[in-house]
Amino acid sequence: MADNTGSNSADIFIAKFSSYIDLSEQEQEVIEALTQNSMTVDEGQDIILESEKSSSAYLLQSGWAIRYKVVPDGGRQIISFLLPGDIFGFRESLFDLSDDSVQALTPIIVHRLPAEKIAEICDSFTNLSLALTWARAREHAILAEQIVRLGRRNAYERLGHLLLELLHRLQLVDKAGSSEYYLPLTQEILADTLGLSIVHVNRTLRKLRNDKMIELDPKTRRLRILNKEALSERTGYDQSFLDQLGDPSRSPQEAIGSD
Amino acid sequence: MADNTGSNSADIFIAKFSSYIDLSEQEQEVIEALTQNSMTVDEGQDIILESEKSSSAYLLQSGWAIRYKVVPDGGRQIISFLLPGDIFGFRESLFDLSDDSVQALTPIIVHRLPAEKIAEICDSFTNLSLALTWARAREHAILAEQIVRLGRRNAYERLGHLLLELLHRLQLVDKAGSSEYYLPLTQEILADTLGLSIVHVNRTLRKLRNDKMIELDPKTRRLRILNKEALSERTGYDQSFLDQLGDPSRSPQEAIGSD
DNA sequence: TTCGCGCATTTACATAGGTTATCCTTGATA
DNA sequence: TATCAAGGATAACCTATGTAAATGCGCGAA
Repeated sequence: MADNTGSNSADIFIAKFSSYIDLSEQEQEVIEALTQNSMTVDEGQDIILESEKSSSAYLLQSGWAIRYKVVPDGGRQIISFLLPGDIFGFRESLFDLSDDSVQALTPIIVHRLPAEKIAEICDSFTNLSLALTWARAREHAILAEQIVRLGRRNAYERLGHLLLELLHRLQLVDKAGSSEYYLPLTQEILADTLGLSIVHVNRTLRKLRNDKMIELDPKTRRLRILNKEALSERTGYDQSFLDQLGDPSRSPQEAIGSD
Repeated sequence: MADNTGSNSADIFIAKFSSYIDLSEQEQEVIEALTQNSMTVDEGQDIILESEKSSSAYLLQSGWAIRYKVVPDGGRQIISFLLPGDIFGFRESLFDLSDDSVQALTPIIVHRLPAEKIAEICDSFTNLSLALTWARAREHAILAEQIVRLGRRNAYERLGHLLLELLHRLQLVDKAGSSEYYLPLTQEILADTLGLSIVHVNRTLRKLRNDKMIELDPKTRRLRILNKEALSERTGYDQSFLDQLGDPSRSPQEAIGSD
């Protein structure tokens, strides 16, 4: 299974961490070892069920997933999207407070990390431990952004803002063009993410299209953002928010050593 | 400054961590050492400014604070409340991605932890490092809950749900009676937290009062929840969500060793 | 004592967004 | 080829929540 051709499944994680943290040879090898055995999960399958304690964390190799909660009246709120290169479940693996579920939106490939393994690695490799901390901080920033979106923006801004964030995050892992990407989300999922009704998401998408902000082909699920500048301006999207979250153009030294 | 009378400023933190993690004598002493020099911050003062990099974390000894963001149009969204016993700023202290600000709502007392100190402690004391991880996980759960509140609940549910969460969190640090606590929040702050207008918060509070769900004396700022059961039911509040976040009644062994 | 300011309260009115229902397209399945 | 289900699009109507404006109350400053 292992290969040394220079492109293997560990690359995405190494690249992501390296944008902020200098990993030693040895640490990179650890990551490679961890990503040797992968499992696939089908679209629509739950990986972590609410209340079911999982004792593993997962590295998401490819595909999209959501973290969500169900509310008593049957509604669903999507907390965040998990994209290639993201890690999830380590919180739950340490404490039994997984109160949200994770579900694959597309077929996905993940690498499973047993809890003991994580603890072991954190003990032995400072930078990997730091990388984990960094991933958590990143996640926190994304959640905070989602709170602002829901609390202080209208439907148009929410949608535009989310689409920009996704573009940005996908670009960081090389899964998007300069203004275009594959968006495997139904309007229902957008609604459950943005706290809107399906109908209103539809209305709002139409408005975005009419305003020449986006093009979205429902067949191919290809989204193109026609005017990033205007859309960012219109939706209050702050480029710098995600730049901090691991822009590959920053040198690790600069990032770590600052202050 | 140190005292051994059995009640000192470290107690609140030790008690909080101990509900989930067994701290050694030595580790408790470290916490005590950390909480020896405190600083006070006045009501309305910012502790961490957006974009200003702070290289310290803080332990909140007493008083209330908010974590918030401002949106381009001048609005403010409160991300979360910081209550006695909470830790904040360690994320920002490690990476320069403090994109939200922290402000004291009441006069507060905090203990400052320089970044190096944190790193040093995490290296040397496994359980303290674990405690920190746990605090982060807790915070994450609270943010997720806030997202659900904003995304999938109406004004009445949002308010009731938040008031229950605050009761619950305050009880964990012994700052609330069985159904009553000091709530130093103006309606404007509630509005900025819940993504509502001030007027609507006012309307909704009235409704809660009329329904005999709460009593709130604007003079003393004393809030009493008259019927926890009914309010939890009505607002979809899940008792278990915060029970997991450090209920002192759980034995640490049970919590840690499970699985 | 009075002024002024922050905060709570209320009313009248405006609108963003929810609900319900129908129809269309497409693609999988029999 | 017919059927069915999922997702998208639209229209008519309804309501929760926002906006604007005015009023009152308490409290600290002069």
